[in-house]
Amino acid sequence: MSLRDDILKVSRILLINEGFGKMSMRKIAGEIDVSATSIYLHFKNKDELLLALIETSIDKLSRALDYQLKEGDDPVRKLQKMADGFISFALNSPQEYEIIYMVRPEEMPKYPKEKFQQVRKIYEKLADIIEEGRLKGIFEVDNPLMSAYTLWAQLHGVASVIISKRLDTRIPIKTFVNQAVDHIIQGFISQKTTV
Amino acid sequence: MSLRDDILKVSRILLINEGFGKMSMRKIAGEIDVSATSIYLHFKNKDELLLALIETSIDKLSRALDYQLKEGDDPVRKLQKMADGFISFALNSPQEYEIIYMVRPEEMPKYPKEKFQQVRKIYEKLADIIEEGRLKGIFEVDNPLMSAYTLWAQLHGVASVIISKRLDTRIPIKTFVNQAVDHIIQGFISQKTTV
Amino acid sequence: MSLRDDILKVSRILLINEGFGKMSMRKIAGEIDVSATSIYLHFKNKDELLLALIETSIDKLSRALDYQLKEGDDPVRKLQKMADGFISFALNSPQEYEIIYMVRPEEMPKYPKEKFQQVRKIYEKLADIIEEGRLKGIFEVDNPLMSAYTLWAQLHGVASVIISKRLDTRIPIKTFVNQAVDHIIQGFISQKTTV
Amino acid sequence: MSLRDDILKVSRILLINEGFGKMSMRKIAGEIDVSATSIYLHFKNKDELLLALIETSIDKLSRALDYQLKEGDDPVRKLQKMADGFISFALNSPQEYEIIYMVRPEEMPKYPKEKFQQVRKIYEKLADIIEEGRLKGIFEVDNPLMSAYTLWAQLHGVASVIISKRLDTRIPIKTFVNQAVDHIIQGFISQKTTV
DNA sequence: TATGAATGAGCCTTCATTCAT
DNA sequence: TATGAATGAAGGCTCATTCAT
Repeated sequence: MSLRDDILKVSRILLINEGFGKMSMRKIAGEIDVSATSIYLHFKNKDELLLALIETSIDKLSRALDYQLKEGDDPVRKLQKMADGFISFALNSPQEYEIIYMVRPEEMPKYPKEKFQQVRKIYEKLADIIEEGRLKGIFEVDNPLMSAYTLWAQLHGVASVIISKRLDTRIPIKTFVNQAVDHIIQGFISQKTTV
Repeated sequence: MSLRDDILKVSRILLINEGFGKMSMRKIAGEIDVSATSIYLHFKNKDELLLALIETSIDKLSRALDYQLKEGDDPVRKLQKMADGFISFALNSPQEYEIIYMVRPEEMPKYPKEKFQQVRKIYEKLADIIEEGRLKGIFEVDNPLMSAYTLWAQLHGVASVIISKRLDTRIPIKTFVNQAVDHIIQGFISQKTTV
Repeated sequence: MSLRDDILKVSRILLINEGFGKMSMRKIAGEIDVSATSIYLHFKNKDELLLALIETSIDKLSRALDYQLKEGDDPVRKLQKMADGFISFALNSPQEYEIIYMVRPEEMPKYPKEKFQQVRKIYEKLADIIEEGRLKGIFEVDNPLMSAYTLWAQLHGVASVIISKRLDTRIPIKTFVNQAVDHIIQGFISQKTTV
Repeated sequence: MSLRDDILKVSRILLINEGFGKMSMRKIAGEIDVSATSIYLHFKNKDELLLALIETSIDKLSRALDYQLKEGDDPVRKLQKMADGFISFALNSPQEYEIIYMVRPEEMPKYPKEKFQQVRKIYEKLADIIEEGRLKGIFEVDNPLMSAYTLWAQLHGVASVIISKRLDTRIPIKTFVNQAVDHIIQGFISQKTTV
């Protein structure tokens, strides 16, 4: 593995464990037993390192979701797969997930918007699926984009609660996730369809 | 206003804008045009200041929700009021809201768990309402506590998305919130009831 | 007991336990549950407090030694009593003893020399006794003042070793002191006398 | 000279002149005209710097005393040489000497006991010499180890008095030392031998 | 006699970054 | 590609002291 990858790996862990403020170049360097100066050979400065971390994570999430989609599936199935993929990614790669939502767009005027638009594309893909279902009379929604955001907001809530360990310990995570996702998706399905 | 209140006010803003790591005693002091030392007359150290911030915020949220509940209301109404109160608090006092969910219980072994349990009580209150509705056959749920968490997770997702300004600017916040909350609560209502 | 005395008592302990640098007005005040400001009503500043501590200790030592001397005693007896008194004071009031020798005359140009001369008087009293013995042919010394300093230096060494806890734990303090003091005094006695 | 050595040199002076509490990294740095941060490139922190100072001093003393001992010498000569070496070290390197006896073992739980044991070895070497003389009937002592401590305590007293500048200015240091050391060593020699 | 509020100076330490090698 | 040395800025915190009450 290249030093660059080592740096990314270690800094990802530090970023999540200690926050951006405490993710120090020194600590990163120390962890991989390399001089702090060496990091600057691979990243212009701390901000660029953070950006690289975010990029990597966003790419991973995008790929994970793309992987879920299959042409043949009906909209409900597609939505379920997207939701599952989303939650799975969040729970399996909490670090990557958190990095994506750690820094706010508003705080990053220095960073290229482009990457954040990549995230935005996810919502648009959701919106497309919802629109497809709406046209087929399966989903009962007014505004597909808004619905996409609603869907995603709810999923994000579920993921956050688990990742940040705020879920009551008496509740089994798997059951919780299954029920919540069902719940959330069901909310979009036309009553006429279900009854 | 007392200096103590000034400190709380300013530090709250800094905490949200820059995170705990970058919320510095000096910056706080500078903002109020007071010597940094003066802060220590009101808070033993930075951790205690953070704790005070969290406490204040949690108290506010608790009171805001208590204020919503009326004995006579039916469970659905109660749930709606709770949801509205929750979202309103989050949107009207975004700083307070974020502080509550900024620090994770796991990261705060030094702080009294007591306050975090005050938050937990909110979920339990939700669970009580859901259980009440379940007994009356209005809500169709298996596990009221889990449902309470599901409900809260979804609301939290909605609030987070807005506060962190990730909502597409084309979507009007009010409509988004209304639709989402309706959606979320509707999900709990028994089909037999609605149809 | 007056507040002034409380301050002296507490600061004496702090001074010895933590050194002058860490003997803080705040800690002193805190220990007696008084505002730090109150100390300034009794002592102009930290230096004056230190001076008062030194004065008190020097007075105590002077009095302790004066108390030992009796007119009728022969020079050897007198010397023994002085030595015993000195060591006893050091071991029974290690704090007072250490304070006396903690600050060096050279470092205290701000403080009145007068008090340090009070210490000097002790050596002169020793010298007088030695001179008395020399005239009686009991002590075999050239320069009584130098001998007084030699005597005192040795006693100081013995006291220091014990107070600073550098004595090997296998050695019983009492035996050590007795042997050492005997040794030291014997060194002054004329061989003609002893054989 | 390396920066590390400069730091040690300057900090040694500050340590003696102002005590550990007031020996500040900033002052040290300022004295050598270097940024305070630079010190941390050579010493992990203030404590480690102190430890290095102590180590250096103890090593120097150990070496100075080892250098004095010659196999052929008789016990009295050995003791004289040790005493001379000890006093010489104290007077020629007062800073090093003071550092050794400035910090008490009890106050340094964080530091390796090992170095303090190196000092203890000095006493044991003294005890060996005394035991050797006792077996040869030259020294009249009961407990060699205790006698070693007695001897050392007295020497330490003599050295301290001079270093701390408490010796009456009318007394010439050289004469004082010679007389005192003679005195101290004579105290151990068996009367049968001397008369 | 006593205090609470306030402060400037100073402390140890960590950090991101640069530069010469 | 890698590093050791260096630094200015900043951070949390403690201290002696003053002042108005």
